[in-house]
Amino acid sequence: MDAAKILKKRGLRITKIRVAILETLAANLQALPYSKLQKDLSRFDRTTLYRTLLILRDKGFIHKALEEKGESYYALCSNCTSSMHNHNHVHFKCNRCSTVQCLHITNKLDLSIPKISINSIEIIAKGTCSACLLAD
Amino acid sequence: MDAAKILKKRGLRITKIRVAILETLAANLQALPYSKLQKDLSRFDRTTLYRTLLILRDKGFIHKALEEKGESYYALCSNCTSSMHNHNHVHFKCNRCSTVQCLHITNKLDLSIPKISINSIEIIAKGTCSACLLAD
DNA sequence: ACATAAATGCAACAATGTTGCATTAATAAT
DNA sequence: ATTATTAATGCAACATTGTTGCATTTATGT
Ligand SMILES: [Mn+2]
Ligand SMILES: [Mn+2]
Ligand SMILES: [Zn+2]
Ligand SMILES: [Zn+2]
Repeated sequence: MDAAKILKKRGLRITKIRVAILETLAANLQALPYSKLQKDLSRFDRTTLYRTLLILRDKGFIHKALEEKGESYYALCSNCTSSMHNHNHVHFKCNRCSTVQCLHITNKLDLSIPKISINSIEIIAKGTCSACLLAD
Repeated sequence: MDAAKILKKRGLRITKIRVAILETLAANLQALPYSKLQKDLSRFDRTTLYRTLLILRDKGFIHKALEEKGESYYALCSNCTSSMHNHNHVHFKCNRCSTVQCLHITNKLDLSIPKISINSIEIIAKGTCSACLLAD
């Protein structure tokens, strides 16, 4: 994963923190909680982290997989662009180890409610992850 | 809605803030953001609000309908008890006016993913509410 | 009315969100 | 390669929410 190349290709300046965030997320299979990013990237000012996460989100590089108990979990996007955001896959949180992962299962759920117009549907599954199941 | 009676029936002490929270939530069709509760109930210390929300949640009187952008939305439970919590209905957020509501549609979605064990599924729909649709 | 357990208010601190502004860094132009 | 331009960064500052300990007050059973 060449974060610099990807940034350039999509018209963003290559900066240290952008490369670092993308590489940190790419190095993990799971979505990472903000607090973990904060710790791992503490060499950068936290305001910069904050603003960079906003930009990378806006530009379709990353998305918030889950927000729970005041903790936000971030993951790389697979197919988003600045103009097209598409996160209609399932998010899973393990109740044991608190890891969060994107399950790349297309969310085909289609709700229809009288009088309201639904644009997007988010599905969050909770349970026990494979690692925790093995550790039983 | 007699909050005091309900509290007593379920073995909780009747205190001002408990009654106030339950009545505030009952007076609204929507889930209320924490900030709104905070404002409406500012006659109480915010620590007490914090702890009371925890207790009412734990005892099955209220639930967190949604947590987004650092704002938690609370709503009354319909059928929960201290020992049985059941919030498997759909939550809806209007992208225009930011209101959140519980859609009492039983969530019959049933996901099955190899190697992980799913205990609960949460569905969050976003779009435009009826009020905002009318205001077009 | 009193005893007792529970709830409250207040102080204190941590974490995260958020903005303004001066400085620095990344890229484009020369 | 140097310079100009624009964007990104770091720092200060403040707001909101979460969280705990502890002394005081309140709700309830006797
Ligand atoms: Mn995801
Ligand atoms: Mn609900
Ligand atoms: Zn796990
Ligand atoms: Zn609306």
